[in-house]
Amino acid sequence: MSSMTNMGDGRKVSKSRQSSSSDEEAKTGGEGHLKKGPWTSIEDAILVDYVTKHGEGNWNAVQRNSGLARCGKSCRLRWANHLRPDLKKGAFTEEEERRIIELHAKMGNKWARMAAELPGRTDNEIKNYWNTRIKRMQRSGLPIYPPDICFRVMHGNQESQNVGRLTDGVNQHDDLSQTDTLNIPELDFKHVKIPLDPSIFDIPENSMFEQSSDSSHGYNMFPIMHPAKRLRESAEIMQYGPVYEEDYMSDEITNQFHGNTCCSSSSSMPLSGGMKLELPSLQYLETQQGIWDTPASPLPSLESVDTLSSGLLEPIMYQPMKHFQVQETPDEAVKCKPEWDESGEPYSPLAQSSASVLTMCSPDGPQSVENSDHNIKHELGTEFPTYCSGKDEKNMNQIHVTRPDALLDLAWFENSVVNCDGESFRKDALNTFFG
DNA sequence: AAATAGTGCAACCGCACTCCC
DNA sequence: GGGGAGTGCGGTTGCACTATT
Repeated sequence: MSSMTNMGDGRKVSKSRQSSSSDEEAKTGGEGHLKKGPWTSIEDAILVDYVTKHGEGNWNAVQRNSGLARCGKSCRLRWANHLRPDLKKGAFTEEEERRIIELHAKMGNKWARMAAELPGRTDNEIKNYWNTRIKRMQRSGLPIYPPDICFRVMHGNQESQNVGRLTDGVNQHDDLSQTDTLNIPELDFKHVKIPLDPSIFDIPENSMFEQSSDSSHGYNMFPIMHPAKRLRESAEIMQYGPVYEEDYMSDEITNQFHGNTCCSSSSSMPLSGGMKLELPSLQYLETQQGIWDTPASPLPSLESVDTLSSGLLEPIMYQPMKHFQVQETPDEAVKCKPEWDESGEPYSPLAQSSASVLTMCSPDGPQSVENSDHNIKHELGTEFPTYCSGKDEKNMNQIHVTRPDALLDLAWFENSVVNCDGESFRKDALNTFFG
């Protein structure tokens, strides 16, 4: 049977490690001498023969019954990734690539689930592709998610919800119970930037607003492309935030908040160091969000913690959207409103959120709404020539009002916007902050 | 031509979950 | 209910190949 051993990865197998493995070594030399490393064609043949006769599963029995000197795990992996007859070979097609991007926007690093959506492709393959792609995009300074993919995710959310329900029903339906049992880390207020006039507590501003030393929580929300260029001042970023902010926030508050929001990227921290490039953005903020949200308000049915750990922005994005909706004019509320299916699960604005995040992460940084849109489209024109169409122009403008930081801003200001003047504003803000 | 850096990918590892006894 | 085996999954590693200097 043809396998990667005989195809793309022949280079590996044919080299030193492979050549050192004699055919005899394909057979076990004893229970305690399980072979590692690249598979030989002999081993492949043995495994294929065994699976053909006995079927998949019970992988440990393969080693016992076939004499193959491989652990069951290794056999399963080899079969699943290379020997399965229904595997597609070769590079991903453009459509598959699009699908992967779309699925990742929906699912995060759920490679197996993604693989289930891509017949003939393996989780490992998809994972490798994604990691490679991330690196490539990072080098190129391009957004990880093309905006139109994000919009497709959003507009196709009905489908995605169905998919999610089919493939991850537990997560989907345990939301509330999990919410109840979420282990909210104890807050360390030393690391919380309070977007208020520090005089309220008579606490020196520089301590109150001191940049968190653990800034990873901040910049992790952005898929860094060029660390040195990635993000500018948070306040600068925020200038492209919701247009409403100027309606509701005093300059002072706005500046403080935008400059210090715990959700935003650090304004001064270098965006360097290792990070996971899978929109990990608000993973940490999932808990911090409790700070900004009114504790008494019921949490929306967040995705499971597992999902959050997957790097998926979605679950934490739609709560701010819910708040966001309140402030909208009816028309806009319709546009931005988190939709709910029959089971009460909100649609996620992830698409916009992702696009927004990525917009802000363009190497040139935000210039203006128009410019950033243009930049994205321009860049995507090279990387995703077919992704952006004129019909998305309108949508793309929405990106900027739904950026995650902006959304969190708005979430935090949910109660504040009602009374945005002076003391009442501050009191409300404090109440919101401290519960 | 040789050395070095960068890239892609197969395979491994550890953890978690499910199933069965 | 508890423990072990089997399995699945995601992250990481190691190395062959390729590009660049």
